[in-house]
Amino acid sequence: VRPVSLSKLSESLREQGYRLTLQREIIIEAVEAVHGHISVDDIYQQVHPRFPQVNLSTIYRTLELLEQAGLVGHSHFHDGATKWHRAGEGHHQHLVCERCGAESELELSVVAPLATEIRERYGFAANLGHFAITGVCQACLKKGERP
Amino acid sequence: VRPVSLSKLSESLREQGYRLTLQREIIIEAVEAVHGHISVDDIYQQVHPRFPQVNLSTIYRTLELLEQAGLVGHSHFHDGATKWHRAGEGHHQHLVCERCGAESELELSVVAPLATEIRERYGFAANLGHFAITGVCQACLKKGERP
DNA sequence: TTATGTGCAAATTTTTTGCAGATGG
DNA sequence: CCATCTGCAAAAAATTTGCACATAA
Repeated sequence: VRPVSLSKLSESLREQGYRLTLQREIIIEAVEAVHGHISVDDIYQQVHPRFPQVNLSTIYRTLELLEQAGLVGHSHFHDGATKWHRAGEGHHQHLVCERCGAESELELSVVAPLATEIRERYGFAANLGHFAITGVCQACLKKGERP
Repeated sequence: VRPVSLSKLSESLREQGYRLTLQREIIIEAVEAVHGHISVDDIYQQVHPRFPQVNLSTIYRTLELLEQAGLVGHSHFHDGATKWHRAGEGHHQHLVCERCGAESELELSVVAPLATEIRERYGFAANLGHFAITGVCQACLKKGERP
């Protein structure tokens, strides 16, 4: 059951000359639906009920393609897990708690000065968005005060 | 052939009640020797000639132990590779080029303000050192100007 | 002596790949 | 039609684990 109007990402895929398959649409939908980051396996779990024959390989291949097309990006979390997210303008950084796993958003304006500084000092174009910032959240810090 | 004076890391291990084995010393040496980050496999390659029977499992287990003891830490690189480095005071952040792999050091003072900002705004204790900062280095940026 | 650590081989987990058949444009 | 995609099954790469033997203290 194909949606009447394609998402912006899907349109963009086609504009770039890639074929628009049902699998790709479904995977794009899954990535668009998350508020934050999603793993390959999460996508698989989410997609499987609706489209049982969708294959893990296809998810890997599709994400790689979407990344090339500039539509999604991936990051590595504290434990090394690879997670995917929408790319582009609105891409916000995330703070992820190492202890409880809670994700919260970080305004880009907070990170931007560091990128600028690194650019000025070292001529290095830092890709700060590539990693979620890990650490310990407020709640867990409090719990930890008296261990 | 055991060195006459043990490294600080080795001493610290023993102080914490862990046993000091030849394997652990060798692995510690390998981590101390690098200026930057080192992968499990790099360690293996480096250690193997001198101590052929040293096992990969032991390296994994030792690094985990050393991390618990607060003597080393690990980071995830752009491609997801896990790399290890000395922990502690002098721990400097690294800039790693996504294109050519070049590593350069980043003064902690450059990063510190971001950690402070995140702490103040969100009460979140960011572990910024956990990841190498990836991006594109000056040399590669120049090459890329006319692709 | 004995709790701890190691080697080895096998199991897991995650990701990649070759290929024959399916399908979008 | 036919270049591109996909499913499948198998391979590769990275990491973990169980267990018998070795060893630091």
